[in-house]
Amino acid sequence: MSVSKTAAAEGGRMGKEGAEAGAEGLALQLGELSELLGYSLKRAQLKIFEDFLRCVAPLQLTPAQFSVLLLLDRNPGRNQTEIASTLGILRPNFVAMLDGLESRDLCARIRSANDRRSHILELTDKGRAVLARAKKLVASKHEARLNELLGPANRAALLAMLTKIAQEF
Amino acid sequence: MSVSKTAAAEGGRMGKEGAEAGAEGLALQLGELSELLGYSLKRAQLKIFEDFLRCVAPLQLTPAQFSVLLLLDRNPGRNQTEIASTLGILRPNFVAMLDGLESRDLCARIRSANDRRSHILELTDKGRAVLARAKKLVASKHEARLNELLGPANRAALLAMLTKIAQEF
DNA sequence: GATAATTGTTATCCACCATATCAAATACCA
DNA sequence: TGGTATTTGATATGGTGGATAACAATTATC
Repeated sequence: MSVSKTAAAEGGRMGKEGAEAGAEGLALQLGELSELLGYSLKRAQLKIFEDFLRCVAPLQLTPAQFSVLLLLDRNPGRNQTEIASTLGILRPNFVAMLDGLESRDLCARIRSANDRRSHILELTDKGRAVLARAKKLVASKHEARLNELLGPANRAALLAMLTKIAQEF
Repeated sequence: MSVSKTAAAEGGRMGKEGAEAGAEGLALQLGELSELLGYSLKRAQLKIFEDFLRCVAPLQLTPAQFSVLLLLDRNPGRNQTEIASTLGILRPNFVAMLDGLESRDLCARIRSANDRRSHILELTDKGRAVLARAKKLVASKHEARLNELLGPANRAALLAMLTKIAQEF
């Protein structure tokens, strides 16, 4: 297997990985690990989520909760199954999540008149307000920092490739 | 570092998201969610790990286990703390993981002569053999499929950006 | 009208992550 | 030298996410 070394060369701004000229133990070599896309993908994802949590900390929202609020705002009149499935959340696990949001008065379950099995989900006024504030924090702090690191064009290219992987892989 | 825009152009081939003209329930709109990098990042990561597991299924290796074997091969003479920390695994959680690998005779803990507290980790012959087979599977099935989807240049650019995020964000 | 399917829910299990703590061994230092 | 602090591997434990089975209420199917 022959792998181009260009990315490895661009990736690090130092010749060797983590060249800490410390006391005794030399830094470990990542080796082929730095060429494994899944490895970088996972580490990048952890960093991104970590930063997201920091940026939106005043609102106490996790990425998953934020995605639910976004989806409820954009898709009124949907029930739990529909919202959960489009987010890749299993119905049983979505119950506790909704309990959390509802107990904070960010959304509400409404018994449907047509189908009394299902609960229509809707944002409360407070939910809409929190979502609006969250959007601003995410845009001004989180995504802005990404744009600063990568540049708008690269950020767009990255998003497009990730979306492609998520959809077609 | 400049990244080609080809991926961004290829990314969206449809105007709206998921236009399924199904029976009754129209598809939900992701809305701003599709612009959230963390969302695509997470979904892409899940897909990649899923495919990795499929490709390397005959060897029964998880991505984390594969990364440990790679690291042991590249860095002989290291102890548990060193290996775990470079992978971002906490020492307590690394114990059970090593138990699994050691019980399958893929690696071994050797009491260090210099420092009798630490366990030097090394691959067994079987571990080296499994690692070699795993590398081939990953290259020929997993990474090859990624190259097919993105193209080598885009794949390299993606890796470079993810590495940058993981290191500098 | 009997049976099947759906919805929200509960219970339960497993993997992963994080912290506190411990005994053994080593490092440090007065 | 001896006493204290630090390090290493390990255990226990709790929290969180993800997955399946099962259930009552409701609706669809035939």
